Amino acid sequence: MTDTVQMRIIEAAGPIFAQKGFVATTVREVCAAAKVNQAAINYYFGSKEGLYKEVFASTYSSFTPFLFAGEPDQSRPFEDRFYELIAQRTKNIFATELIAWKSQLIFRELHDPTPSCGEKLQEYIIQDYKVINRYLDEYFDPSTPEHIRWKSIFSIFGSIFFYKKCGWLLPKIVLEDIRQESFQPEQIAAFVVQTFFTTAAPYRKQPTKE
Amino acid sequence: MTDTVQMRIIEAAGPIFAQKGFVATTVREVCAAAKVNQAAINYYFGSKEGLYKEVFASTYSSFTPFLFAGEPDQSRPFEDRFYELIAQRTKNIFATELIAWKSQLIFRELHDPTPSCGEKLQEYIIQDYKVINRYLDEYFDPSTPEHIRWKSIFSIFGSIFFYKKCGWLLPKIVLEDIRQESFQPEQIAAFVVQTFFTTAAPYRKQPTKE
DNA sequence: AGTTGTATGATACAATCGTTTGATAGTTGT
DNA sequence: ACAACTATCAAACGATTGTATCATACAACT
Repeated sequence: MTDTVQMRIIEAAGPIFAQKGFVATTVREVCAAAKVNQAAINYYFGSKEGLYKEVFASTYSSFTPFLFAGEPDQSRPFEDRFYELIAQRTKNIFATELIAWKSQLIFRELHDPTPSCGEKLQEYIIQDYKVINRYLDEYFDPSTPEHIRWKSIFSIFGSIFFYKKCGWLLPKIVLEDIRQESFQPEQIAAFVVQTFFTTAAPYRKQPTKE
Repeated sequence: MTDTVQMRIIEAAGPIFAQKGFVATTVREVCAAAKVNQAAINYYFGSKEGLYKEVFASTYSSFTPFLFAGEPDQSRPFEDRFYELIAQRTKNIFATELIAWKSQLIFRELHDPTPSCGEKLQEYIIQDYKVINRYLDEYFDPSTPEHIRWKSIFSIFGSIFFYKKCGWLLPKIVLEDIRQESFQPEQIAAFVVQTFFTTAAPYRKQPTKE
């Protein structure tokens, strides 16, 4: 079951689609990488686009679990829990291991949506962001304007996404040692979360006990 | 001079490259839009890639003036001046008029650099960011750690870039009227600049007189 | 007037794309 | 044992790509 031809094709296609995009990827290249015949893609997936849809679906579903699900552990400070969640996400996004191409593929679709998968991605993202927004009910005072809440959230993800997509020009901007020392995923997460709490402080639910 | 064939081709190619990307754009389409013969591109620019280089260069040079150049007007608060600069940039990036495709093309190259123009863009951006960084010497205390300065800057542009590239899924996340009311370029700029100053306050040069 | 150089035109080219074909094994069911 | 079905293969298909060719039209200069 784990080594069917379909699986071989999907696994071979993922990184290629991620690196080159849908248009620039050729079925011949994918078939060569998967070591299957040229006709296999059309045989199993109907078309190149059909393959792409399956690749994207399987990639997304295996990448971003809904980290915000489940009952929050109220015994620990909200700030700590929130940081951990964001740090986990950041590490996922910046993963350099075998799954690096996954976030690459998702970001590609996010920045340049395809007719095939744009809507599906939109559904996922919307659901995801609504969960995050609801999660923050624990922090924000009910009187907080909607747009403040959203902008605060977008500040976090905007920054993280920036490092992800524009990180390639960081080496020429920030000195090597500073980058090595202060621009690891955990520290980026720490900074954006701290920024979040600093900005959002006036809208906090229970005033700080000072 | 303004209506040479080269110019007609470049002006026709710009929006098409911006919308579809280099690979998906066909020379036939560009020639049809410019109302020139198919051979014109190779005749004047050598190749499709040669055309793209010229398009990108002319686009970038006409898009982002170095807003931070010139002597700062010390008579007004730094905060106000900085906001105006960022707001101006934001409005440029979100321009919906005839130049909308320009930022689209640049962002495309920024997120998915081409062998042809990636390096050139990198040079521009680096120069640009160094100017911004130096501009902030007026605000930051000299003891401020480098990485704090950079992360603060990246927070601003990360957020703005986020709205630019992921704005297409905003309508489904944020209610229409809130979006119309609070997510205009000026307000986005205001929020990110305020976030910047809130976070950077501890590193301010002359302590606030309170 | 005649030559030279440049600009534009229709068309052809080789390469590559996604997809289809038809043949050939291999497996399953009866 | 034979029929029916599935999977895989090499090869070819038509369409489209970027680019090259060659003829012609026009301008400039001698």
